[in-house]
Amino acid sequence: MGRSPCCAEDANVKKGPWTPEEDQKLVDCINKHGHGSWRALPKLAGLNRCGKSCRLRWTNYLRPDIKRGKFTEEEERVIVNLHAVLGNKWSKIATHLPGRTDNEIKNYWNTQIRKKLLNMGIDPHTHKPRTDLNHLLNLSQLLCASQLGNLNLMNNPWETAFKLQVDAAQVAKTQLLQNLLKIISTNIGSQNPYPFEGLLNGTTTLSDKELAPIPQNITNNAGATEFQAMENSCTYFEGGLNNESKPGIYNQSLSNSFEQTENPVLPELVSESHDHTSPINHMEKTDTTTDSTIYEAWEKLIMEDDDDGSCWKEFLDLTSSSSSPISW
DNA sequence: AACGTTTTCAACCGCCGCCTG
DNA sequence: ACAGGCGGCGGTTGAAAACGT
Repeated sequence: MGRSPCCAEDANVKKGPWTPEEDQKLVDCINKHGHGSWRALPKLAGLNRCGKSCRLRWTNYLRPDIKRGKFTEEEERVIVNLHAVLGNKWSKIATHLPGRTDNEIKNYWNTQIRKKLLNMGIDPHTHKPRTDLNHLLNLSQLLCASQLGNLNLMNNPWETAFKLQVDAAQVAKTQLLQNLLKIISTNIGSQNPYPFEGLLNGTTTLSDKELAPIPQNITNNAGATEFQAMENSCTYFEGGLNNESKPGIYNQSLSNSFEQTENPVLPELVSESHDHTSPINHMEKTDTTTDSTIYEAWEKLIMEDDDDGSCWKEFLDLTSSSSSPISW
């Protein structure tokens, strides 16, 4: 159509931050006349602004019903859940959050929630686990697919939407698995016979583009240590995200769950405490690892709340059938 | 205290869809 | 059916504030 911008015809129209005087004029005018026509309003109010600018100022700032201040955890939850269903439809999301504007929600998403989701290893666009670990791409997708079901077969968009809102604990597990696989694959390359060591003792964080090489001279943990680490991971995820799990809904505020992690990509998998009072770090290392112990811990983690656990079991069977120590 | 860097958020830009003549 | 006007929306920008060194 080639329509010209609303203010193009008037180069003298003011732009930039609004002054208190302008605000007052706008409020007075709308209180007096309403805003039947935004295009006509500036002249009526005596403002050297375009109608669009007036509308924006009113809807995003001056409207009397605007709620100011920090977003609550409940609001944050609502935004995440609605975004999983609606995508970047900020105005639609805003209709579910009284007093919040689409602009405010959009800003909050871009500056806060997006980062948190990325930290959790969740793609903010798809709300699915990130699959940018190229060498694990196929497996990750398989796992996601097994959790999500076959979305392509669903015709009902709401059903699809609910499926997309994967239970966060499942997402977290996938991430945990990805992280473990990343370490394994990295250490296969370095011929490290104890690929889980760094993960378990906290020396390896998964934010590293190249995971730090694990010293060969570290003797390995006893089985109890690995299990402790797994339990920590488990508590971390389940306590953080899966309480009273209602399928498809993030139950826990993101601000509580992963904020303190230093990992820009994935959640940390070990206890926050890295001091020497930590039972993990403090435990005497006497035994060489048996991979079966690791798998046992995994089995416990996986079977605890997996309904049928079939996809995990298949994975375990696959990995357990590998010779020991790990050799892929 | 000064400076550089990062984060936040108000405001703008341009496109889209609805409505009207 | 079509063109133009308008409001609304989402993406982006840049100044200000906050933070770190």
